[in-house]
Amino acid sequence: MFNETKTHEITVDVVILTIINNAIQVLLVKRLNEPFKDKWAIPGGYVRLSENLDQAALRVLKERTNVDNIYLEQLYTFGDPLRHPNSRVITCAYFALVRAEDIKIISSPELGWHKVSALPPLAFDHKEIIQYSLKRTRERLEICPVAYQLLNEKFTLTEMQKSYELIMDKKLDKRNFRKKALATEGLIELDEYTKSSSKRPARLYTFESIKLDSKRAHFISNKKKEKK
Amino acid sequence: MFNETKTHEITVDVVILTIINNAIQVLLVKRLNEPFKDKWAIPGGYVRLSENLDQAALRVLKERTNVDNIYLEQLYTFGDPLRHPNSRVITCAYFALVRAEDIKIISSPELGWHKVSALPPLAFDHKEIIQYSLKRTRERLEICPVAYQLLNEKFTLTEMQKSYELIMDKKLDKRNFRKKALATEGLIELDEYTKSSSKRPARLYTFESIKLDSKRAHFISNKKKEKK
DNA sequence: TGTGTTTTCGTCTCATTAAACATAATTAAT
DNA sequence: ATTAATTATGTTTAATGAGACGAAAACACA
Repeated sequence: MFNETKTHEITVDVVILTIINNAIQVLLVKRLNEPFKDKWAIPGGYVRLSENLDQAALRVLKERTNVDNIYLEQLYTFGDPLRHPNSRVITCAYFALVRAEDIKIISSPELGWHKVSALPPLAFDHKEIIQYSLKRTRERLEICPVAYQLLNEKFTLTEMQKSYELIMDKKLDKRNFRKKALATEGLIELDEYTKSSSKRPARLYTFESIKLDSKRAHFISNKKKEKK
Repeated sequence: MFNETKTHEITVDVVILTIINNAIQVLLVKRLNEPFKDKWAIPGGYVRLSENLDQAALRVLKERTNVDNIYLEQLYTFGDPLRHPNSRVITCAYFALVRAEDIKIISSPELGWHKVSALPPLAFDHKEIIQYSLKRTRERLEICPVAYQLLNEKFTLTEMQKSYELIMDKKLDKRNFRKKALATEGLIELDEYTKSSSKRPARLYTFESIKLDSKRAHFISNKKKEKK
């Protein structure tokens, strides 16, 4: 059934998430070749022999979005023998949280953002990978304020609350949210306000940068120390 | 520096943990060949083309310990180009929690248990992998009672507490621990007691079996529903 | 000046959790 | 019968977190 002397191929695939138009969106590329021609896929690429997995994922991310220094975490390694119809490809999946304002891609028929709530037909097991990345994002958010990675550098508390509501998929009480948000370590209150809206201007906030380690446990343990 | 046309090799390595003599121990094999001849390593093997990663890990586990149906979870994939001195080997690490009483290995100069608190010189990046598996085990234990996977099928509450104390590396209050333990879903009180000790016999408990998914998020989300 | 919209702000209650803590019961051995 | 070792068991307190809840201030615009 399988030729056991064939070699594996190993790729990294990166689920790139952001918030646009009040919806969580994932960056997808359209496949131009078989297999799964004309289906959508998450960006990926082969791991080069000279780079480690994190570097490979960063490279893929940078190739596609021209951003770096963002939240990037190894998600899970998928290795079902049948996940690729022709060859044996094991993929180490990562997920990234990026700011829409940082991305310099031009949406084209072959590359673009798609709402995770309405995914197009996807290649391989990429639907499963995306679902899993959303689950992991929720888990992260329960522990640490990763959501700010999805926000613009300066944001209002209302925007922050919106992103939490999108990720956790539930409404939050405004006053309770603000109370908790303001108590979050790393949140910095700015002396700037939104303008150019016919409403009361909102104060802007930002986050001091946090060192991230793609090995999530390190990240967790760092955040757990965040105690008052 | 690297020949980019060389192919990767992919292995699974399994950190097998148990409790023996009131200490967390890991199963190690002595390497008989270079590289790292005479150093110790965690059991591993190449992923066959016909099996997925979970199956490969289970196979390695079964080859070494002859147990299956135990706690096995994908840990992390390590892919530093220099982790193997000669070739490019990417390893998908798993960790397993097993019961000492289930294991039928004979400790030999080439295979045996080692206290994680006093590891011998290890090959490759295996020390890092073991450390990480301990961290992950602690994270798991904060969420769900995985520790019972390390206990014999029937155990006393004192034994259970000991295993928690070993994993979390701190002393716990006896009464508070028992209170929480008894409230744990899945714990079954037996009508059996320890005997053959010159002390008051202790009641035995067991755990109803839990379906496990090696993709930990599933596991977590299942356990989180465990609410009264 | 008034209307509409959004921001901003604090308190109370309830439930949950963590921690501290002491004594009686059971058994084997002597 | 006494001793030694271990199991077994509840209450109180303090701290924390979640949720509910309404009113005033700031701005744009008409």
